[in-house]
Amino acid sequence: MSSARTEAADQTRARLLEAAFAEIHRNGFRGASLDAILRETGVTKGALYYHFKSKAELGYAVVDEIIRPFVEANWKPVMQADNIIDGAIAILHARVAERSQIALTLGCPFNNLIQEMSPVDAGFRERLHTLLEEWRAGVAAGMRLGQQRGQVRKDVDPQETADFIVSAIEGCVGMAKAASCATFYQGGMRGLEQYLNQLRA
Amino acid sequence: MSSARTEAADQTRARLLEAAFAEIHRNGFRGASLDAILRETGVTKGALYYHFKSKAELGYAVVDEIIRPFVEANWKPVMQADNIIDGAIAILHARVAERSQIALTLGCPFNNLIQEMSPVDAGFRERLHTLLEEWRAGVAAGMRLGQQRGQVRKDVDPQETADFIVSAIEGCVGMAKAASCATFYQGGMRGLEQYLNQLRA
DNA sequence: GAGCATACATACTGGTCGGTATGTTTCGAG
DNA sequence: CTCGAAACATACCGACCAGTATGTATGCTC
Repeated sequence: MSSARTEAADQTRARLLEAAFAEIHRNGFRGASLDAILRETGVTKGALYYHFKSKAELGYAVVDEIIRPFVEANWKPVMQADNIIDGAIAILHARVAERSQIALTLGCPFNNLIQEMSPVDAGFRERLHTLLEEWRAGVAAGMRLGQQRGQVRKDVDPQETADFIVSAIEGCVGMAKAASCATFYQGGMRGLEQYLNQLRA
Repeated sequence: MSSARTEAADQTRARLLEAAFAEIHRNGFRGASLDAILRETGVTKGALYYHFKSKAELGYAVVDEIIRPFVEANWKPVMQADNIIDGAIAILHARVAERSQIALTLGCPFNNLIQEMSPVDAGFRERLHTLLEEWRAGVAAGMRLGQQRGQVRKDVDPQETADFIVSAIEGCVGMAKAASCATFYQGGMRGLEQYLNQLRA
């Protein structure tokens, strides 16, 4: 199954994916240059088109294999927390702390792709839509769990609240790209924290 | 001052701006084709480059002369309301009601440009940043006014809350682009409404 | 009504893009 | 040891793009 041949091939594929992700993060999908990716990786065009049959397929693979785990890592851990609200706020703090200047100006790769590609490409739209649905369903499930445990107010609608939270998070990251400094981002995130606290039972 | 000549010139300039705005809204700035704009308007390339010295200058003019009034129209009226929270919620309802399917999939022109151009072009970044600063300053001023009038809780931070509200609005519109239907957008907006109500004194 | 700047119109360029056609190497199976 | 397919490598193509060089019509000024 796994020979020296296939291992090397898998590695070039992985390097292409990683470089494509970075290039797309910097320039958007349509602005991403295959030639730049090849320059970055030292891979040739023949190799790229052996692994991916088109630029779109490369982009889809980036969504499936890089962005999906990235998004899931940002909300699935919350479900493990003893108190849902505490868990959510902890993730928030972690995201604010770790977010570097460059990550702040480049924004969230998931949000970037939604804004750029959802209106113009069905393949992207479907994948990103699925990813978003899982996220908001996950948060909604967390809200219901919190209500069962008596940690969250019973009078809030779980789905509606989940939609709002997800939107607010991506909104904060997005607006931070316009404000070059982090104060706007941090302000929005503190506002979100205050909102989350107000959801407690 | 205003002759038949200059009037006609002003009109072609206005037509170019309007078509450029639509093309940018559909395809983003970098995806926008000058040739497509010329085809749409029937204007020739010579005329375009007479009125705008580059594609970037055309884009800046779209921001200054079309997007700026568009953004301001969405928050300045709130300041006139007797009750700030009521005014904000009224605008929210209006936006949800008027938002067509196409406007929903294409998203907010302001947010689109921030996401696409802020990281890569200083001219756009400065203009969009200024616009965002005015918006969030306006909302913060509204919050303070509400507090003075006894309509808004005194324990909330006006600036922080303003940042959160602005982010949440743009976040809702942005996420709606991924979900093809309006339910996500409406859910997020209802969550925002619930948040605004909870700010009342 | 001569002259001239304004307001266009046309044709073209260099460069980049995604994509392809056609080699060439290399490893592993038989 | 062979041979064949997997895994690349190279060279090239047509399309599109922003931008420019150059030409021209028009209407206001003097």
